[in-house]
Amino acid sequence: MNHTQNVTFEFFQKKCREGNLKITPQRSAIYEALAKDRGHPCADVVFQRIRKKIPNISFDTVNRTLLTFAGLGLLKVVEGHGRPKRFDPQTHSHHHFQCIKCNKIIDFYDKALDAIKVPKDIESRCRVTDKKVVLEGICADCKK
Amino acid sequence: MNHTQNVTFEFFQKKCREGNLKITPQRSAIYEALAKDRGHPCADVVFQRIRKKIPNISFDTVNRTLLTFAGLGLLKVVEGHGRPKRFDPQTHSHHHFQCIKCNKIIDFYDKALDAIKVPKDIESRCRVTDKKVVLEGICADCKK
DNA sequence: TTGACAAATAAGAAATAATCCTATATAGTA
DNA sequence: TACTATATAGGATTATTTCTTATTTGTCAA
Repeated sequence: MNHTQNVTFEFFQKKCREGNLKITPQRSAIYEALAKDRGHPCADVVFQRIRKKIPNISFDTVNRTLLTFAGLGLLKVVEGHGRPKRFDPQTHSHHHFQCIKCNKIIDFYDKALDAIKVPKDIESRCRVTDKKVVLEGICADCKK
Repeated sequence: MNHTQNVTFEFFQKKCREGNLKITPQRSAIYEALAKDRGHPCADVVFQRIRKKIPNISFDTVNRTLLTFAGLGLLKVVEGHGRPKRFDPQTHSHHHFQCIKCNKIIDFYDKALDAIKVPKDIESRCRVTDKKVVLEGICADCKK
């Protein structure tokens, strides 16, 4: 299974058109930087990376753009305990393990877990837009 | 099923002894204030509530104590998107729905979901200390 | 291709959250 | 009651996020 489907420049363009967002060099660079990252970076990490290409870009632009993208469904803000918000270019449903020591987030995919059923009382009262399994614990690196 | 088991003063005392924490009026008040709250408050909400009983308590004490309690397993820091950290006196496994509009967190309980199996590759590499289902969407109030 | 306009950006200021520092106070214990 | 390690208050500091405003830029129509 290809887990990076939809993380493409075409997907970015399509979503921008849908959301009436102008395609600027900053936005392109921000999406590209996030898309190639498997590690759920926070805004500052994305910012530092993009500075190498666009030296005078501002942090605010990066952060605001990431949040705008999240509103569009172009990426996700990752749930979690850590302070800085973390972003994830994967927009299709997947699951997370988060290390309580280093805050690292590990994606995992599992057909059985994708099939979890939303309880009836939640289903009837709320509109559920995403469901996932979140595991917590100590990652391989921190176990050493 | 009683979902508030263990959220008692006795549980608090037991955990404090285990962790070699002195039982101070501040700590007692903080635990009591959180225990009676069904709404996963952030540190500031707990702080405001406790001020009515202990007017000169400091925010730092409340926040530090909540984090200490979390380290002890006396409460949990709730995963989620909202900015301020949120705390939950329920330490036994349960599941969350979070509203993406108002950030409200709704607990729910479901035997089938409690039984979710951790994938083998995660199980073998990491130590998993908690597992839960996290739903996201629009709550009943925000749907109106 | 050019001009006009709405939208986007940079830069710095402000707001919000979390943590640190240190002198003083206190719980637990002999 | 006195001792000692721990905890607290209060203020300062740092980290993170958001806002404001002047300027720039992408897009669209002519």
